[in-house]
Amino acid sequence: MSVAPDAVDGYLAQWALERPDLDVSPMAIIGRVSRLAALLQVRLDAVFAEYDLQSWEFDVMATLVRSGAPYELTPGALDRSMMITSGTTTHRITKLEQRGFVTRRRDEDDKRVVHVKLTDAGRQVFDAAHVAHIENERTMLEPLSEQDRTMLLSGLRALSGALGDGAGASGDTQRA
Amino acid sequence: MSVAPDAVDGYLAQWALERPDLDVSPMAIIGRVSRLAALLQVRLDAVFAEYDLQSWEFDVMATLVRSGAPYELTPGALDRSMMITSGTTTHRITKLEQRGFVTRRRDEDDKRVVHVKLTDAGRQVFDAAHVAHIENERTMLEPLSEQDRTMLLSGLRALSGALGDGAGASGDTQRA
DNA sequence: AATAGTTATCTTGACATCAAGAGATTGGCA
DNA sequence: TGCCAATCTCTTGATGTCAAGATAACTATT
Repeated sequence: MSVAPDAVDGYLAQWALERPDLDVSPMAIIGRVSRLAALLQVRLDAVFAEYDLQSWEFDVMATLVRSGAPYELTPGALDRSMMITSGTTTHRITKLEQRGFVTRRRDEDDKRVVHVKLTDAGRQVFDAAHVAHIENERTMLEPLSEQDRTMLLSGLRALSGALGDGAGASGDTQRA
Repeated sequence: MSVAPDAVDGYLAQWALERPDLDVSPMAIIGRVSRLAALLQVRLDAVFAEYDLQSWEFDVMATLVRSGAPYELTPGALDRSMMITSGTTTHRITKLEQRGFVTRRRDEDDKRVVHVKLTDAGRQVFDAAHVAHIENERTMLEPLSEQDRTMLLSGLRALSGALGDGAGASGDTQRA
């Protein structure tokens, strides 16, 4: 390959010296996915910060918008969609409520249930951040050739399949 | 494609309905990387737990072992290698020291410097977990065809390059 | 109706992490 | 030599997260 070695190549080389008896090649894929996710997160956070948002705040609002009008979900639905525990959801909603980006409303019929709704203010902030976020993602992928993207996408989908991440699977975690 | 849709395909479909004016296609790659990293982490943690280890504990010990004999680094070197702040490093070392997996030793010549060294007990636990960890990774990738792996690897390396993650770049984060 | 089990949300306590800065030591330069 | 800037580690306070369980409300069965 003519490609420049990256950080993971460095780790592989170190392991080859220290434990030549072990085949650490799976790390070339799995280690890179983890590492790239961390590197990507830093870049994504930088744009969210321009809109005074934490990535988890963007995540919650994105989940509400994705759900379609009236941009309203229960805490339980947010739990499942974002792969977080209920305690975390409560905390997130409370914080966003304090900032005026969502409202809480108790259900009339089933008083256990709460409805979390994106406010107009929340929607405005989100939409602005969303456009910048997508542009940010587009820019990060710009150096990749069409072939790179196709291969990467195929590979990632195959890995999704290998891990059993079906369309019905719960969990979000990715940003928008 | 004949591949089954995954969770990210679901999000893309939702966005296509809600905001057909936006091109959210970069999410197909970037969102998947983030999501896959989270899913992988869950699987990796499960094996670490069998050895009563947190993934950050495994990370620290892996960094020490990778560095070669005498399996000793300074907190600063650990900071840089693991992409964490110095406060976090202090905390990690203290915890591992309490468990008897590493020792702290002040440098004789430069009294600001500390040397963190893996103990024999730490090495034993790490080696056992390491073997299981690699086997775990291997199993996760087993469903992928040779072509899938090649494409995925090429794509990931291309993305590494796009993000400027050179071999000299600091930061670790990936597990072993 | 009364009760037991289920569901939905929230609370509590512990913990890993970060940002910012404090404390200690070293090295260079006047 | 004496002092200032740089370096290295650690401390502090805040935050987001989870696991476990508490609380309240609903449902089904008797």
